Amino acid sequence: MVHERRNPPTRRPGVERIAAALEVVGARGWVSAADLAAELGVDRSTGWRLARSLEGIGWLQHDRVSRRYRLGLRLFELGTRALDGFDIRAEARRVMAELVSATGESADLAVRDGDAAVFVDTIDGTNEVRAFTRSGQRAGLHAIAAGKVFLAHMPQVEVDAYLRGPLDAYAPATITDPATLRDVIALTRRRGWGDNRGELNPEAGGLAVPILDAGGACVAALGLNVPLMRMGDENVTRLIGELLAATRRLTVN
Amino acid sequence: MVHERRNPPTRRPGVERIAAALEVVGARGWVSAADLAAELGVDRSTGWRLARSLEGIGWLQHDRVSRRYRLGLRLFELGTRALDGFDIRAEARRVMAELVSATGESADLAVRDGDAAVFVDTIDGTNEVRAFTRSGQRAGLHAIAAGKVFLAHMPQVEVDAYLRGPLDAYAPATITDPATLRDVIALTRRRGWGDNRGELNPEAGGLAVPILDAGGACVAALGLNVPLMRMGDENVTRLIGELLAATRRLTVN
DNA sequence: GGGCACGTTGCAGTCGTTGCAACGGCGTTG
DNA sequence: CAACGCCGTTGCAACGACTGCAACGTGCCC
Repeated sequence: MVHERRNPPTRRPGVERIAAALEVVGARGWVSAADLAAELGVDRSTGWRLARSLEGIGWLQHDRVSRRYRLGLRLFELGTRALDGFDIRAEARRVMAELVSATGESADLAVRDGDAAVFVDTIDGTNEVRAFTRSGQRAGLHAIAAGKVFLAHMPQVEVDAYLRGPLDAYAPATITDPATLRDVIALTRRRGWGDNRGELNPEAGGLAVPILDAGGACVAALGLNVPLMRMGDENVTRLIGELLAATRRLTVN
Repeated sequence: MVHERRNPPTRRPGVERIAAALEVVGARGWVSAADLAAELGVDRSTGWRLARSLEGIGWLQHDRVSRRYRLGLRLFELGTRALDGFDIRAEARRVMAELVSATGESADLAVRDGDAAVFVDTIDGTNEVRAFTRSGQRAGLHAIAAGKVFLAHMPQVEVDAYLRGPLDAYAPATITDPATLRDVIALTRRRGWGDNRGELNPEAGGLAVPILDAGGACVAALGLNVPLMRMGDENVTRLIGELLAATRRLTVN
């Protein structure tokens, strides 16, 4: 979990508890009311009542035989609505499909959400060995190719603030040194694309290029998720070429 | 909104208010704190504090210049997690892509969530005029092709309970008469596929076939979203053939 | 059969949340 | 230019929802 660096919001234990509960259920898959209570550090009765309430609005689903809860589909509905504002997706999906057939690698589309990058869409590659990214996945900006692209397009003050905060180490190769990261960001800005070599997942890497709107703002990043074994220089050059060609086919506003 | 027919959950105004707030923001796109409060029927201060709290956990996003809120991407993340349990998607997507190239129509995958069917994945068609379904969209079982397939595979008692409840009329053609619907369900069960002719959207129709697991339970429905103008008998026959062929290529467990 | 874990419910105290009121900023109107 | 209205924001006191505790019932395992 990436630490937040926002101005202090009004504390509301109610909503935080609900969020924590859903987080727990999301992480564990199937959870009993007692497990949920234990995980939240509250009484069994409280955990049960909370789960029951969340079931009432469809945010949790209850299985009568196993007496366990999991996330409900109304959350899925709500989640997809969250993308309505952003939708570069319709346009991007077509380009992503072309990318996949040209490269065989998995293509993804990411947007920035505060201090994290979120993959809002992915298309699986066709190669036998391929990296996999789940749509909805989230990671710190410093750990993935798309995130470095976002950092390269952020105002200096925001970048400084980001570098000051905790830089989570997702893998041994994750860059957690601010000075090193600053150089990487500069490099990313200069050459126009970002990369990631085992910094989120030890076996996978990624490449990403910015999607700019008419005003030159970076609204999203288009990327490829590539097994490390295929991240040699000559192949990276080829893939970056494909990515850049793909963004040129994108008309954003 | 479809009415719920569950056993009475414990009332928890807290979670219901939060859900209502997110529903409002989801429906209106960009909402000011004052608007949100008005919509919820609470004081401005309450609306503002609620919005601020939700922003704190990333469920709402705040735009400083317009001072408005919209749904945050953490909801998207949570929503995609809700699908993890269900995932026929990985398998189905391949088959759906084949369906699209064979028919040119938009393909969709739906699962049942209580009294509603939810589209968990869609692939746009390639025809010039095509129907569009948003992933995450939800509708009453009686109003869409996939829903009728689910009804055809549900125990009689559950079907009776469903028919007793309110049957929302989404469009003039929506079937809201229980007796008629019962006949339609019987027909769907007999012939093995469901259809929808302008019952959700006046200009669109749909076709759907069940995806059965090893035990014969209907775990999902595979469908095509077809403009009404192309729902003539000969074309429907062809499309149903494609759908049935596609499900045979699906290995579920 | 006994023990254990869990679901479930009633009850009273706590504490979070609410509405009210007020202040300040900002754009609009007369 | 002043008055007005709208909205964001904060303090405060009262209300009420939520919590933990305790108890009961059930199903499962030793």
